[in-house]
Amino acid sequence: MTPLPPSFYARPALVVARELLGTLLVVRDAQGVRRVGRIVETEAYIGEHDLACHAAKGLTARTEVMFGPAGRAYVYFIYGMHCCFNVVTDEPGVGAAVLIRAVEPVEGLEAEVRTDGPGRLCKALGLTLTHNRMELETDALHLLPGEAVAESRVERGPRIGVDYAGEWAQKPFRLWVGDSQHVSRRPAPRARKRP
DNA sequence: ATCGAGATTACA
DNA sequence: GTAATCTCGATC
Repeated sequence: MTPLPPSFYARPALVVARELLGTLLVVRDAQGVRRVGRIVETEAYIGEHDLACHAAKGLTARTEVMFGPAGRAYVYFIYGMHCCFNVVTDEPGVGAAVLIRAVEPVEGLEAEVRTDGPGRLCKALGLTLTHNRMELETDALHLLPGEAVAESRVERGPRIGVDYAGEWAQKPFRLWVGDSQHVSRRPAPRARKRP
């Protein structure tokens, strides 16, 4: 199977976030153990003007990779204990990326480990800061095409944890597979009609 | 050199 | 509801 090429990632983050649903994230560790998850939840961070995007801080040591060529990993450490994994999108000069928020276990994962949530999936797959800036076409780290996810299964809503971003917090840039059991959060359930 | 905040998670 | 815990980036 051929890894997704740089041209796949060199499109607007919202497009990539949609197309990533259903694809396979493949990580091989130093011992040669392969771990694979199917992506079921993503969030698009579309550029410097997007106040929820780390690139809104401008070009810094941390955000530099987001402004570089598409098809590389952007991994950051947060809250003193978790890593979050993103893929860089768009043309060089555009600080955009897609956060992977949840995968379904496919290979190499113990039955009890959870892969829903950006921190949990990094822990489960062994993704760390050492993967930051890596190209996504290596044996150690790449994505593979999966079964296409029909539009009828795609749901959208506001991104998680970005309330500080004003109007940008409301935009429906979070995408997930509606019938997946491995999505990190669901919209507040609608109140049932009174019996 | 120091300080505040954070694209989260686990547990009371 | 809140503690845990480290990196980055801004400020002094």
